[in-house]
Amino acid sequence: MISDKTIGRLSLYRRLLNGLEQSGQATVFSHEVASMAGVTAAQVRRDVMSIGFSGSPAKGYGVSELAEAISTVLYRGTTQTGALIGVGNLGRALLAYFVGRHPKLSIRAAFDRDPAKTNRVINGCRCYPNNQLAEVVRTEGIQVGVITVPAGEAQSAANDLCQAGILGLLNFAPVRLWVPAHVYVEDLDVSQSLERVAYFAGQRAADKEVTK
Amino acid sequence: MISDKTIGRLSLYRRLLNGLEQSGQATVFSHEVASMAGVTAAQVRRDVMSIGFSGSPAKGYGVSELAEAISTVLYRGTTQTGALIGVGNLGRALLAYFVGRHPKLSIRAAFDRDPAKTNRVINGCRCYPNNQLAEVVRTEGIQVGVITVPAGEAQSAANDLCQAGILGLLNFAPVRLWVPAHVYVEDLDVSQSLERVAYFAGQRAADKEVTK
DNA sequence: GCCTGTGAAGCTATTCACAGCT
DNA sequence: AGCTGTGAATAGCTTCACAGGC
Repeated sequence: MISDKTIGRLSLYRRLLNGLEQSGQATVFSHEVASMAGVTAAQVRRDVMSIGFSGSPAKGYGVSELAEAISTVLYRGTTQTGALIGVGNLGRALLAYFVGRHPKLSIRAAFDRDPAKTNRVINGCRCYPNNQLAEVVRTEGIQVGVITVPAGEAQSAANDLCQAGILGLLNFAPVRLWVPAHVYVEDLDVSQSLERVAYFAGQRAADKEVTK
Repeated sequence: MISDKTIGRLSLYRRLLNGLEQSGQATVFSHEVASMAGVTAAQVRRDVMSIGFSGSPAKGYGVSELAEAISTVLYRGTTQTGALIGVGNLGRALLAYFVGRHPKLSIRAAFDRDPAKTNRVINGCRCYPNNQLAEVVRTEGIQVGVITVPAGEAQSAANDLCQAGILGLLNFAPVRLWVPAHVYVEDLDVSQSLERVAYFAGQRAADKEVTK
């Protein structure tokens, strides 16, 4: 019912609101959030509307109330749990970034097929060998998988995770994953983003030449 | 003229075509590319049309010809150069991922303000102190910046890069950057993606409960 | 028969614009 | 006066569907 784009923006708003909360601001107008998030005020109001939250024309939105309302939608009152597979450079970077930082979204386990990396704690996260995946996913009740293995192993990692009962995947490998229809997949393709930036940067450079 | 979404897909098609080339396949139909890329065949044909390339109804598209045509659009015949700022976990992961891998898109320099990380080669990339940024960007003719510093330093890093004359930014920090209008910015917000996956995974789980 | 190229239709997402409130 | 909430309009993107070709 709520679109993926809206969910993404709500996640961003929530982080921004947490910042405002920290700084002691009690209420906020749609155009203030909009400017921080880089979207229009109308967009913010629509997104807020989509979760059934209301502000007041006089005061705007209550900062903590709105943050709380977004949290309720995003996490449904429970803490979501995740696992990461592939403890290479990127995997470790993500563990360092996430572990312990997010109260409602916790990476509970990491997996790797390299025995040198398993059975110890890396960046605050317990690391298991791949063959314990199904068991750990079940006992920890993990719903989300983060795939940071090389491209050639990604499909097999996805298979294992889906088999284990995972319902959502965040995939950093530059390959299309084939998964059961009930599993949600989001691809985060860094090469693609970088190539896009290079293209539009080059375009700007070409425009400059022309305008000269 | 070509939309950012189309550019992203073209980048993906090019990688897929390179794979086919490797395996010796000479021609390919739109529906084959579509299935590999996870889009519709009509979408592929539109995207190909947007760069003015043509296939034949009998044989489909020439694999290397199409790959070449996409490269020409994306890189304009020159090699695009980039610099990365922030040699932490994530920065190193990206250096390991990109350096030397991509013939037309080369990360030429990394920057960090920590003296322990500078004036040496990290994952194949020369690492300079921040105060040499302007000079190196100029001498290497760098057009694209990749920001992997902590959120609090991102705006200042962006300022330095824009000042130095960069035209495109790939930003991993979860903050909105304010840059001159002629600079293209793409944000890659990992938290946002993960929260989105968690949301839709949770949704699927809830659906299951209901259908039970 | 099965493909490409493409006008036209259909969808989705965003923005406009204004009524209603304080 | 300046805000929110929202129907209506717009813009942008994707898919349909079919003419034309081998």
